[in-house]
Amino acid sequence: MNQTPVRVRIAPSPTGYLHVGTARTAIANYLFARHYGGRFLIRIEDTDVERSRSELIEPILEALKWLGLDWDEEILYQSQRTEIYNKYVQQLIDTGYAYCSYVTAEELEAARQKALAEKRSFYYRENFIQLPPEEIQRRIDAGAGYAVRLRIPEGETSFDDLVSGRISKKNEDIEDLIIARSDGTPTYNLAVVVDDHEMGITHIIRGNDHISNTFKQMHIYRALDLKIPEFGHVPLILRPDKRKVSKRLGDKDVAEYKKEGILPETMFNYLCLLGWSPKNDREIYTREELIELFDKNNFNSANAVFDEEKLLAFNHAHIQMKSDHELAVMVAPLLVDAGLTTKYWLETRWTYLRQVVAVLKERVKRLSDFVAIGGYFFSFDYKYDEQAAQKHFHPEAAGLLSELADRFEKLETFDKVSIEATLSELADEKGLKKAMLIHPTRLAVSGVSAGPGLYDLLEVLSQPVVVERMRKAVAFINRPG
RNA sequence: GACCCCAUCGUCUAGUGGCCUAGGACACUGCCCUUUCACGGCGGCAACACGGGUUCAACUCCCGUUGGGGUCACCA
Repeated sequence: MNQTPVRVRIAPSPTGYLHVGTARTAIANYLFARHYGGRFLIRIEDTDVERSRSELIEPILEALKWLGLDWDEEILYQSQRTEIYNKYVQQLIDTGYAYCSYVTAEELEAARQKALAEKRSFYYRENFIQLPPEEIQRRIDAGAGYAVRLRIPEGETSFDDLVSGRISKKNEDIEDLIIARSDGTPTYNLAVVVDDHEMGITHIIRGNDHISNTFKQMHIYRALDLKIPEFGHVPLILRPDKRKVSKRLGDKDVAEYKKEGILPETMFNYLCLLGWSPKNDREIYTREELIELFDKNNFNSANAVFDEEKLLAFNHAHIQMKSDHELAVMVAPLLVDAGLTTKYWLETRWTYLRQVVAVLKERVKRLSDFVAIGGYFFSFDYKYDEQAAQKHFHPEAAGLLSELADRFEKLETFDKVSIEATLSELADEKGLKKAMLIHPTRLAVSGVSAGPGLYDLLEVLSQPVVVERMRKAVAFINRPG
């Protein structure tokens, strides 16, 4: 069997943030490495001086860390390896697999346009554009550089893809690709092959938008006489409009999901199940379970649409799996950021926060929902929901609230049992349904008509707060005008 | 347009020739639970793109059509 230890990598280019497409590829590689006891590496593809921005590297790494994708060895930066690439390029020229071309980018573009207009395909071949010897000399004298192209032989190229099986292409449909630009810098395809070889990569797991690159890269491997790794082209993640996710189309930064209150476990779980399946009916898994379950043969071949609605459902499930304490740790800074409380205040009321989280968690889809629906646990400064107030804050309600507040105030122990007993007693005395007391009370203490069970809600809020808020509501109902 | 990949409910998927009257999840929806909102439970709606083969038997295999996606840079 295969004795070589697995080595895989994710190779982001710092031309933007980390979007879900790259994140999914990263997860696939990570799972591959962790399941098969291999190594997961990172390489930064910053050979494009024009578009690469070093300040974008850190956010990308941060996003990977957030997802829990810890890497194993030092990160490789392509921008620091130009000399190495040049050595390989020179080797290809020396061995006759590559040739130099003085044709300019403009001339190529013109030829390409012409071919397009005439509805011909355009695959560049040596001497496709003939330059007279004296013109070449003139360009050399003028100090022009040359681009280096790989000569594609006749025949057919094919490989066995981990996902799609055997994929083939006629060599006449592969052009003599440029491996070094006229300014001497290497291009993507050359650098990738060289690095994957030098890093000892055994399996290249990437999006299926790279299939056409794979054919080109195979020719570089062969010309360099290097061992060709295994390829797995995983399905792409599509937007709801079926286009592939991309930064240019404004697709979200993974960090944005973090801001919106998505747990990293959720993102990891959801992204993993997009284009890959454990082949059963279960969907919610922890990271560890997915590592255990991972199977390189279970990739799907069809592209998958990213559904935020379902992501939210996954997030709800993962939030339920967290302990109240864990959730409290995550929610605390959000409350502070929202200006609902202070770090200091929370420090002395950790139990309270935990109780709040406990009664709220099952109705929360995002971490940020704790803030959105539970503000009243931390601030008296809320308005009564207008519709609910019209319905429940009628004149009789004022009397009932006042009476109930008085009785609450006299309770020696204020817990859900005594609260319910007190409320039921009053309802019985007045010959009213409990709902007649419950709704106004809920509105009085929270400002809204939806939330945790009333008895839990009141117990968590505590006796003095409840009484004060109820009396405030009475004053509100009886306000003049 | 050329080349490559792909094709089961709206979406994510299970299904590897008979277990399929096609299963699960999200969304939508009915009922139950219930003080509200959720949660939960029980139901419902909803798919094998089409046409040819192969076979006793095709969602499953082959071919074609159609459709979708991707790639066609001195970007990565």
